[in-house]
Amino acid sequence: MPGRTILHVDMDAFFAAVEQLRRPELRGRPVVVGGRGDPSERGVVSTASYEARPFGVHSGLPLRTAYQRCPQAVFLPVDFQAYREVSERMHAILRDTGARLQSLGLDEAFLDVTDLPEPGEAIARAIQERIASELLLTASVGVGPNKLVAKIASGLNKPAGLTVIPERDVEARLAPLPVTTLWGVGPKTAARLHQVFGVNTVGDLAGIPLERLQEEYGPRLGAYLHRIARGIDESPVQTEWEPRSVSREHTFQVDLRRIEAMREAVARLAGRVADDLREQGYSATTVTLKVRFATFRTVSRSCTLPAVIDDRAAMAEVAVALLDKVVVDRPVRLLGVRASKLASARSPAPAGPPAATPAP
DNA sequence: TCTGGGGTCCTAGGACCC
DNA sequence: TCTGGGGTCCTAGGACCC
Ligand SMILES: [Mg+2]
Repeated sequence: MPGRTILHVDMDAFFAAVEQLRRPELRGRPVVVGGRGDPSERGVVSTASYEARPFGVHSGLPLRTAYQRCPQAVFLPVDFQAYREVSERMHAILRDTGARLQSLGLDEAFLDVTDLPEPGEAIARAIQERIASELLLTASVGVGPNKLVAKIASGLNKPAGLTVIPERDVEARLAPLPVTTLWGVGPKTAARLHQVFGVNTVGDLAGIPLERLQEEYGPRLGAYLHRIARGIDESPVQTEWEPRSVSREHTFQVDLRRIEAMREAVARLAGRVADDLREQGYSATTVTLKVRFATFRTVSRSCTLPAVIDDRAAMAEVAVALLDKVVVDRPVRLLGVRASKLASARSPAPAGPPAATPAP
């Protein structure tokens, strides 16, 4: 795949920005979107507006902590319906470019603009101008030779930034960044890289031989780390995506202690999973139950059925049976139900067993 | 005052197969 | 019959992403 040009478009503080757009009195004030909008409840911050961030409020922070750090902020519930509508208008602007598009959640997308006549930077600027004038919102855009670099670039100058990293600059631009900047390197991997190799930056990581990384992380992750440290990413911008699983989970405001209450909750979640499955045109053969105890230890039990299911009663029966396999001797804070091994109603052939390998 | 909800992919061991 | 090598499927857990 030689000489691609990829854009990564990322809306700035998206949920909070949409709220400030539709409620002008919130503009210029710290806004925290998360959970049900009540900072005394269990929940985390989905998005903090830029006015809230200097107080140390950011995505993933418990709402109660956010309230302590910034009690003057306006706390709002997540309103996916509203964000989805704006998201669709943003995607329409991106599709207008004629580029192949891969969306990543509601507010991010990759575009492969390799075959368009305009340079990537000009396309990026035009997208930002349309988002500003038509949506009254700002987006940051990164331009690079692949998705990995484009995504890193979009994060370098936020908000409303435009960052271009041409192929020849990739090594120098990535080298000083912390390894957690890389897609797929989170806190655990970063801590291990630091402990084992003394690695902190992408440049440090690029200095570790492939063999050493594979010894430590296995053949796949080792090779992956070796590649991304060099800004190498061949993955295509992929428009279509078949879902692998459908799930529903819920954290209770007060931990559950009665087994009968847990069974009722599991049946309810299973019913919603079945509804979602049918609505999306799928059925499933594997059901997984997730139980998180008050201690935060999480266990799961799953079972693969002899035939597909997509109805509420069957899903509930299987999920409740899985709950009865878990030793529930402590309070439970979360229950979840997931359906996987999906078969599409439209293209009924599920991924069957591949052709038998020839005998040795 | 702890730690959401929707997902994806990987690992690892045992069962089973060629 | 044994050993080895390559698969797949299943389950449980974990890391990571937005
Ligand atoms: Mg964003």
